[in-house]
Amino acid sequence: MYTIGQVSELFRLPVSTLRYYDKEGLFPGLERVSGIRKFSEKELETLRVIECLKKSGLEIRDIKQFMEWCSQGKETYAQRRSLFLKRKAAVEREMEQLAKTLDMLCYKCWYYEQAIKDGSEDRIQEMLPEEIQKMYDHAHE
Amino acid sequence: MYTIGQVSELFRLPVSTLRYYDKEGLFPGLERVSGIRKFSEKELETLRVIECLKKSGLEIRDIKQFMEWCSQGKETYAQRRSLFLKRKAAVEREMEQLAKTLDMLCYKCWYYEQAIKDGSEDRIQEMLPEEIQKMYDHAHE
DNA sequence: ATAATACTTAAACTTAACTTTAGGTCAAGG
DNA sequence: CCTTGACCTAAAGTTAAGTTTAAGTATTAT
Repeated sequence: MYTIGQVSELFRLPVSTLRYYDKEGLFPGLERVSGIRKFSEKELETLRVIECLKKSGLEIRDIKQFMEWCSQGKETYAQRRSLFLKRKAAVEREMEQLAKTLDMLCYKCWYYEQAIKDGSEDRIQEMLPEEIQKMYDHAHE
Repeated sequence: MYTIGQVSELFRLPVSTLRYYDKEGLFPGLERVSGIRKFSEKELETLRVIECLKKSGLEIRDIKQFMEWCSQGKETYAQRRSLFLKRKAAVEREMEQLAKTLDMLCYKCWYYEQAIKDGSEDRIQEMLPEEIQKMYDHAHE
């Protein structure tokens, strides 16, 4: 059993954030002893899931929905699986987006490298290697 | 030359967003003809850079700073290059984070797949394949 | 005993990035 | 002439995800 302060250290999250998550219903059935929250291993796994779903781009209210499904038992296995499949697809899309962003950034790094070497941007278009052009193009597909 | 409405269609951005960007100083030197904004190819490339830097996690005020550097000419090539190198590193870190998130999501997909097949979560720990365990572990490194 | 520390709450505040609203100008078409 | 549609502004409103504040309780250390 952990106090809110211990969980805060373990996850490097402000205590206020943990209280906010609790207030938003993200820890259904969280135990309390004379008003004080007691986090168990179950809540730590919940917190791992919260962080995962947040990074996948899910909003707090939808994470709450998921936690409600968890409280409802076996009936909701399919919904929960479906949610994770959707988040997986969303993260895959996001990674593709980021790969394009990365290509644009690489292009711009090359661009300023050249500008510094050359002392000016004027002749950059003329000496654009195919490989760099491809990065710029990929970034805007 | 493009009107704000045409740029809005080209980039699928609300007109209000383009006005907001302009108000925030993201189009320094944007031309106006009797009050009406005229976007040229230069502004379209600026917009591509804005979208790129935004996706890299940069805030509007820092994008504005970059645009100011662009207005200052050759003196700021090194700062601009340095910014793109930093954003590149940030996006690479973000992609590593997302790869871990993806592993957690894959683990959860497997988990609920099993729970559905088995009709219960009770025996899942016992039949966790090494490959799936690795995903969960990687997600929390 | 008293002071520090860790916990509690409700409610107000913050921030970023827009979005909406309310009012106005201007050119073209019926 | 007058309505429609695209443009303009300033200012207020929105939203999410916390954070801060102000007040209080409870346990522990000196």
